[in-house]
Amino acid sequence: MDSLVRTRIDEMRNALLNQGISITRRRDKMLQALASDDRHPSVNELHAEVRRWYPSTSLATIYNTIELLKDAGQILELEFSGSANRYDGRRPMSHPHLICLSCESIEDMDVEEPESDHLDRLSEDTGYHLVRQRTEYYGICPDCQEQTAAASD
Amino acid sequence: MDSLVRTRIDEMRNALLNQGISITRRRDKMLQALASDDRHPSVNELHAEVRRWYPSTSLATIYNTIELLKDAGQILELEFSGSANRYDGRRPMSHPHLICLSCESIEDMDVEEPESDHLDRLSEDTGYHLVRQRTEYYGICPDCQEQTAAASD
DNA sequence: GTCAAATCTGGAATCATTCCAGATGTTTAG
DNA sequence: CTAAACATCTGGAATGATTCCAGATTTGAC
Repeated sequence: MDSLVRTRIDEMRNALLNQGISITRRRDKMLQALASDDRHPSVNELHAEVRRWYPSTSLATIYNTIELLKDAGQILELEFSGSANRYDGRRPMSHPHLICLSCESIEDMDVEEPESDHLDRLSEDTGYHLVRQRTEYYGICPDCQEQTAAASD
Repeated sequence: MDSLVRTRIDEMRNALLNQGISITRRRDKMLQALASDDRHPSVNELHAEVRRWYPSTSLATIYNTIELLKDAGQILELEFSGSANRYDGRRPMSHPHLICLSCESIEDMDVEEPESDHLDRLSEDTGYHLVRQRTEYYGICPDCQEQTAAASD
């Protein structure tokens, strides 16, 4: 297993432990799934993954663990009204995403880290006490563009 | 009525007419509500407003009209999974918003217009064919900060 | 006025998420 | 080891926004 993944799992484990939350087997599997899957899985996908190991796992447990991770600041939730939320457990700090309107894939966007005081400066400017941001770009991903091109041959 | 509001209503009307969609009385009220309300109303709020004039209006009509406006590129939809979507009919092009986590108010953020080729350049960089973006900042608005301060006196 | 097309209504269906009561599993104190 | 106390988990019901649909109403062309 990728050592970055391992490091990330440890971060999540420790963050939960620090809040007095124990790492059960299901929770552990879920952390593994979140740390290793960069496709920004939905609750259903996480459920399916954890079920491979513990088939009796209920959906409620997945929602539950998501809640714990959110409280611990260890997961980024991408909300959508029409379809299920998607989760980023690999990089829990706000960062921009590329979202394909056709296949609904979500990719992290590589950008230089924002200055760490970015939100602080904006808070000054706006009078808000800002705590996080959300930036997403919507379009058609390269794969889907190819498929469209191929289909029209 | 503010002349900017009037102009905006005309823009929306014309955009719909250009698509062969007629402006019924309910639709017209809804355009007025969208153009004059800068609080980013939800479907329920729009419904309530239109009902003041046409009490028999059903929710489905509001959803319907939203769909027409989206297709015509005349409304910005801000999606949330936990609560109802919110709409910006005053500035239909992507622009950043300030969202209060406490009172759920949404404000337009004043920023210099992005260069018009911003999405084009990002499309080049990423290989996506990008069509829109979403930028939101979450925090506590000045009003809610005051209330918290007052409550703790 | 008549007819055809567009619009609208009200209620049912869908689906993600939340809630809850009871069952199961884990830990602690003795 | 055992029992009580507590945390976790399950399965199903409740919720709420949105979509769907069939039938009723309205509109526009003639």
